Amino acid sequence: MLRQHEVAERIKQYILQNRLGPGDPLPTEAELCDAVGASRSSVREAIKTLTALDIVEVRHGHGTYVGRLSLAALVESLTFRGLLSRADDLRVLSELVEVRQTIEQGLAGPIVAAFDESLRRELLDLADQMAERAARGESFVEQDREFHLLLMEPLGNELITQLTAAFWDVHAIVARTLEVSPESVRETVDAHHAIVRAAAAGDVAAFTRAVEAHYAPVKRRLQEGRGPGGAHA
Amino acid sequence: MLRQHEVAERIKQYILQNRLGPGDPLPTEAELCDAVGASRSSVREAIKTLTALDIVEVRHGHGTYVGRLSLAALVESLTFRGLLSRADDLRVLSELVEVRQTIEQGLAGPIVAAFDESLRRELLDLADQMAERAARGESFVEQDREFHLLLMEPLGNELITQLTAAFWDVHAIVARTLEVSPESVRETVDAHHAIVRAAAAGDVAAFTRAVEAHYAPVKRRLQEGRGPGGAHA
DNA sequence: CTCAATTTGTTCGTATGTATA
DNA sequence: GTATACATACGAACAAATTGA
Repeated sequence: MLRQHEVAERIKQYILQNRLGPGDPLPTEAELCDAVGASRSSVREAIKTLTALDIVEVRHGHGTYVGRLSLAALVESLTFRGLLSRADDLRVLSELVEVRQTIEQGLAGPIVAAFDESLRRELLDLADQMAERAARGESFVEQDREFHLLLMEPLGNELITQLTAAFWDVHAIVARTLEVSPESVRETVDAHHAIVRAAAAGDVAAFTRAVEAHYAPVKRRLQEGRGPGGAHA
Repeated sequence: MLRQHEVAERIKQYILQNRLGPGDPLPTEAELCDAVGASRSSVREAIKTLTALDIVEVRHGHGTYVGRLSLAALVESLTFRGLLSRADDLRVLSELVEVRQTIEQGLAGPIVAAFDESLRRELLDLADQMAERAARGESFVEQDREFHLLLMEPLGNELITQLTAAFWDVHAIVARTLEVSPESVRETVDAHHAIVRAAAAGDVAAFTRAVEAHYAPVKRRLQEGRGPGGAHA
């Protein structure tokens, strides 16, 4: 009998020892059973574990492959935590906002340094779109996500980009039912413009202030406790 | 037939709707089968997925419970990514160091503001221990981990503390076989003392510089590519 | 201490859904 | 359309761990 943990570990070892990368095919379930000496059920459960971590990826009727090694697990995990604390307080969301702000402010220098004209145009375009959509009372979540990701991409640090995406996703899901005032929306849109302006001007201090202004409305809203629209489901 | 994802989703919903928290007991596997109308195998696989995310926790012969909702999944996932890229280059580790530095520098202000005498003593004690152990050629990983965690704790942001721990853990595992020169070790130990001094003096700029100096040796080592001791296993 | 009850861990056999050739 | 390969799902039986009588 093999402990469950052991099976998953052996599959990971198989990937490492064979120098496999994302998308590479893994042996079939039957072959894996043979290789690690466990039953199908055990192997399947181990695969389930690795799938949750995006270490392996399964395509029904096709085969199992090495996964993309994304931060999907972090999103799942953090999101659930957020939803669980959602009813009582908004602490997790509050902490998450703090983390997002810290990262963007902490990278103010490198971001401003890597800023160029084409990025400026793209971000300005997004900020303008946000303003337009906000004026029409429409949501601008897509533009917001793209904005914050584009800000990070020039740094060439994939982990930072993925963490930014992950935190944004968690934030979006957990805060989904949170109501925001029209003033807050305008404030947020303005902050995006201010961020672009500061970066284009090469003004790190102004950039930091703009990021602070960007998160200020959300932080105010979170400190109010759960007001209207704060109910879950 | 129920899609695999559906079963996990229903268990999550069960936890949310019943307002359960970490440690609370879940129905037995048999009861869950009844509740979600799936076979035991399917339920077990769903539980496996949720276990990987630390949303549920299983104790053999005892029962299944709501998990601690830790960032264990992030550690697992990132660690594997690091080990996978380990053979070729050290890019993941390099990016990770950048993230750690960014967070600590980004929080320089709040950290210095929340700094007090008792924390100063604790950190100084740890830094002294590191110096002693380094002088004897011993490892000081425990002290290093504690140092970086203690630095964050006064902020009262659990997520930041857990992220710090997670990133530290990944770093420690992925960089395990990386050799460091004696000069680098001394430099690192000195940096810890400098961090304490800067924080105690309330000097944010000095704190930021000290953090930079702390990560400088590692970053140098990583830019050298894989030198002696860089081989895996 | 031993026994029995409960619960999770592991295995096997079988049937079904899905994709490729 | 058929055949093949593969993952998905189910159910039953037995093993192992924990608890309490």
